[in-house]
Amino acid sequence: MNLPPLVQTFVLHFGEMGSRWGINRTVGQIYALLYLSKEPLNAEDIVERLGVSRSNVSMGLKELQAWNLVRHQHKPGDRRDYFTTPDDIWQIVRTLVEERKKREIDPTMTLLREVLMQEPASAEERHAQERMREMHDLFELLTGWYADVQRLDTDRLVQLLTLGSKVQKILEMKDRLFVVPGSKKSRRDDLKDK
Amino acid sequence: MNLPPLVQTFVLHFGEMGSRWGINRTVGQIYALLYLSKEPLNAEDIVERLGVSRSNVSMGLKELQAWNLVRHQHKPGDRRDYFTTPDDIWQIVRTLVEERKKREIDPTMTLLREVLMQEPASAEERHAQERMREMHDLFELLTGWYADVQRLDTDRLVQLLTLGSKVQKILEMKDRLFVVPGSKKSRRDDLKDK
DNA sequence: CCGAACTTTCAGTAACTTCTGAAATTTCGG
DNA sequence: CCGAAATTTCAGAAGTTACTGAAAGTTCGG
Repeated sequence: MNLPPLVQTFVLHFGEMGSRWGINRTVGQIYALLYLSKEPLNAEDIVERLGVSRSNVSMGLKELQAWNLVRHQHKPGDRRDYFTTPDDIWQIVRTLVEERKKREIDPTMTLLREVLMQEPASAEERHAQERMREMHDLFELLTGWYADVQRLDTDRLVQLLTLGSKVQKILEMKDRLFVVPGSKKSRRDDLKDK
Repeated sequence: MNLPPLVQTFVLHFGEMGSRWGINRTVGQIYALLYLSKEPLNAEDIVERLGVSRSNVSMGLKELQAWNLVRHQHKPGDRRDYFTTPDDIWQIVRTLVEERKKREIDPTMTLLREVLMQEPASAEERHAQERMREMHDLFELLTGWYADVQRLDTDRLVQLLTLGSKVQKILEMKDRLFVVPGSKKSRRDDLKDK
């Protein structure tokens, strides 16, 4: 491995972190390297800096492309492929969340919906279904929230995150100031239901 | 494997999902089984239902305990250990987020802080440090938000998530209605700075 | 449309993880 | 404080994933 010390520390750390993630060490290292690099790198650059085989880099880049985590670039008069990460780190976050949702949440939601359609054949199955419904509803709430904030531009998103739970204060204020009579199911309606 | 069909489907799915996560198949299956089960289960119950070895279950439970994902229980007049997941799914979410933060974010933050203290020895290192600073600031923002909402009780958290980006509307309203003159750094101050 | 430059694929092997049965250890009722 | 019940540890077998070098495939300037 042939890297400046600061870069190497980070690259090694990300390699190890990768393993906690279902991403392998080399893929983690390639990504870290690209993330830190000012200039786009080609496969051979990566081979030299990380000291792994050419084919390993090829596989790793393929995987990163499957995750939409790297951009392809072409330099004029150079046939090699160059790779970068987006300059905007928020773009990276968005992609990561999107892809993880696609691979982990969506298939689970599909399965939950299927299983929730079936008739439980025993008390045990009935209880299991109830638990699955809780998970289903949880995921629905979370993905709904995600779909919502995902559309915000970065400034507003940062603003929202910076506020954190202080939003709560504003909510309470709103609750006290306005009662929206036509709303489908307000908290006040909840109380009436009991 | 000796389970009602609905339960089996879910357990198998979670086993596979586990692998995408750095958690192994058996651990995923044990967790899924405990999650769905009304009654606490002991190790031998799990062995029978999943059809894996006793020692494998012992290891798996140990790992789940390290993640704080299962509760130990004792039945009077029975020396065996019984295990459950919390009834409240939000408690499970909180634990998961907490533990992942502890294992993935915190060590990375430590490393980033260390590396950001050092003097860059080249233009390359200077740029790399800048990128690391971006990541550091991003993580700081996210963990700050997390620390904030994590303190909310479940009802309020659900309320907040249900609102999603509609909060934005309220924010804009607030911005228009109130100008807080003594605030450290409002958006209006930002504009003046330029 | 040749051939050099570059990339991808792939079979085999190395490295690592998971899983098991057996043995060691702990726990606790009697 | 013995011994049966329960749990944990552990060494090695089985299974899986990562990695390599060699070969096949692709691209494109001349």
